[in-house]
Amino acid sequence: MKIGDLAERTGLPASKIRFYERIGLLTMVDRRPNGYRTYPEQAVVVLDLITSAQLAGFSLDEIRNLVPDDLDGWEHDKLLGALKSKIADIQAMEQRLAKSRKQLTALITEIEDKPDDMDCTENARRVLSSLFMRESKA
Amino acid sequence: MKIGDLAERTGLPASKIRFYERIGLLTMVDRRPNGYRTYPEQAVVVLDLITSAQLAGFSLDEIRNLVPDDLDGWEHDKLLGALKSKIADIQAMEQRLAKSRKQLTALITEIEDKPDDMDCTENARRVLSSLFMRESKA
DNA sequence: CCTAACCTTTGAGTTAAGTTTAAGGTCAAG
DNA sequence: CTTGACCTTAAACTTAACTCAAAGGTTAGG
Repeated sequence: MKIGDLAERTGLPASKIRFYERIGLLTMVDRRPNGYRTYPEQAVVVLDLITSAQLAGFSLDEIRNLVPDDLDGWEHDKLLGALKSKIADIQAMEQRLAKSRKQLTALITEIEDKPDDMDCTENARRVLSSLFMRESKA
Repeated sequence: MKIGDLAERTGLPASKIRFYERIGLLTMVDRRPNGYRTYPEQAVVVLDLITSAQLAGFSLDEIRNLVPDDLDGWEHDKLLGALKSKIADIQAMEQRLAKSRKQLTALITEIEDKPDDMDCTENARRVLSSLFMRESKA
């Protein structure tokens, strides 16, 4: 398979595929006599895996350390550890997001509940002061 | 207040404060005859606001468009719109994370449930194939 | 007066994950 | 044999949000 075909089958631009090779992330590549890259079927699978892992929040660096060159050589414990620690990361992020979302929601309520007879300056002060009471030291 | 004091009171490095000024994010700054920057009390509040907004997922660019120079001139509708759209962003992110977390959890279960008599190669294939059934087109 | 701790500026470097550009080689069709 | 679609490389460029370094001015204390 040439790089254009692989690009089409994975939906990734060829530049990205070459980039992954350059940083040692995709090593399943051979060369034809004319210098063209040629890929095995498995390359589609590996690129999909890389894309999935990225969506799950792994950096390319982390992925490189987890996905071995041959699909058979997984390091069991290292992989499990990485997965678990990534889940912990995700949970931490989820808590941060939930907190931010609640704060923003509260802020919107506060702005919308502004008494009609209060002028903008006064309202700004009111909103800001509550914002800082909630968020300082966040 | 000199920049060192402001740095101490906000917990931000002075380089960051100068950077915020350079990109037009912090305009509440004056100069003493000797060229030193000098800040009003409000600057502490504004920097805290910037930090909070960043934690809530706003980029510095977004923040610059939302936080006006004088704290009184908030553009009501623009601010509300931005807050609501940021909440939508957060919700989208929360869904992505929840999905990733569930996939990773399922993957761990799958790896740990490996029959003891199955060799690593076979297990890798099994795990990978289920991974791709779940994640291709993710 | 000296020294240490501040402050100033400009400009370059950093990281992640790519994209773009320039200059050129290869190949299949007509 | 020419055209156009592909492929190659190296190196520079991109974005965000900073940090760091160099070279120098200012100030408070002893």
